[in-house]
Amino acid sequence: MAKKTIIGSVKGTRDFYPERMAVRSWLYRTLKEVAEAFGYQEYEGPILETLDLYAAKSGEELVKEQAYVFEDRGGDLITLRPELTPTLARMIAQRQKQLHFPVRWWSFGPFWRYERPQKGRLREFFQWNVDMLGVDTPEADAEMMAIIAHFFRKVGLTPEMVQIRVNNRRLMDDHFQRLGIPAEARMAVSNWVDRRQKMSPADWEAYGRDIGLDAGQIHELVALLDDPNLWQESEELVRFFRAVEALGASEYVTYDAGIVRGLLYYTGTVFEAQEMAGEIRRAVLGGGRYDNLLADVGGEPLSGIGFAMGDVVITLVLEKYGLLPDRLQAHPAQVMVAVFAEDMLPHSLQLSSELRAAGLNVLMYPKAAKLGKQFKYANRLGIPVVALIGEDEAASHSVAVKNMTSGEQVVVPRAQAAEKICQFLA
RNA sequence: GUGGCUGUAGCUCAAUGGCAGAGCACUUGACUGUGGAUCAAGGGGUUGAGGGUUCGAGCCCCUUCAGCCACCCCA
Repeated sequence: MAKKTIIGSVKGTRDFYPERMAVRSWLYRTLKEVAEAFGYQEYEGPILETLDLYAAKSGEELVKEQAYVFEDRGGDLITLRPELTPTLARMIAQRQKQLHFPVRWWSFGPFWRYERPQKGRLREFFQWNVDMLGVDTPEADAEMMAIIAHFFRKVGLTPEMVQIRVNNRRLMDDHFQRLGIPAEARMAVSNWVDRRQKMSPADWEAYGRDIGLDAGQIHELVALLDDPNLWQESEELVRFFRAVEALGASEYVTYDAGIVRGLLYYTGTVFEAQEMAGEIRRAVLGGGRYDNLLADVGGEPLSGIGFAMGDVVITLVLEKYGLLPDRLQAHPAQVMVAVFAEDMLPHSLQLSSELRAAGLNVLMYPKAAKLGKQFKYANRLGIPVVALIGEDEAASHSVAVKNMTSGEQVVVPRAQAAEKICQFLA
């Protein structure tokens, strides 16, 4: 170990070295293309928000135990944003009178939650958010499926690898009411539904009785959860699936009465995407319809639908299937100008400038050194062409240009150097 | 917040309680105008940190920190 201890990074954060940054940038470019293909505009909010913004609606667990909360110098409680939707709601509410609805916006930025890091979960992560506000039709909900399907296809994820599971909270609430489950117990029941796959049947039933369900209610709820055609009772879901079909996204979407989602503010459609082999147990993305959020942050009532996808899990899934593109690590420099000797430095500086003026990405070796060392440097960095002005070239006003891929080297008049380099790059 | 596993060279990893090593990487040279291949030499370590047991600790014990994994929960 080094004698000096390097100061560590904050737990659960990542250092994006160039090779990792290349992956993040690729993901960003891909998301941008997908969102823009559907006419969505990019936006961003502040990283810091007041605790109040989340206190009402995001859910107790999220705010009390998972949010980064601290007091600023003025004594206000500040939160590192754990999600974007409340910020979006505020931004919309502030300009509600001047925006043209429906609004279609997307974003990709950092979020924090204070948890123990593990596979697929960190304390700082990036999230793609896509939302449409001002329409409350099932067809709008279906557009989210189309966006997600478009993204999956673009990165090579097939319906055999990932599926979006969809449910509707109104449908579930109607049944909860029919079964005599009081409104205040529905949150507990939703949590219970959510845990079904994670517990043994016996434990799960016992847990159900603990939250006040009787045997008859449990029996009926199990029948509901196992009914793949339950969606047909819901006019909303029937229209939703019809639209999903028309949008060509059906193969990625399935109905699942067990999907409830943890966030309090969802009121209608809810969904999450999962990796089908089950090796990556976390949701790839999740979202739903929120009818009351705008009013809750002080705006006029306005319905919205949206989803969020974290970079950590999607990267794991893409890695698993070998779908992260190669060649992401290509060095930006197309040509390196070597420095023959101390007194040749002006030639190298001028040549670099000339080549840049010709539109090339040029990296100059910053000082005179043994040529072997300089060529080795270019080779290690993967720079495809090296240009050099030695004494002979200086005398004849020419440039030696070497193709590092083929090994071919030619001497050309200085005015033709850029052209020759472009030939090598082609 | 609870539990398990792992910390040795830049990286991947060895080393019955008995001289801290290998491969790759790096530097230099063979090759005084040229990378990759080969050969040779070289630099690099408070074995995560602190304490304890022992004639002797990388190894055993305690504490602590970090990373990973699972639980909890999931935006």
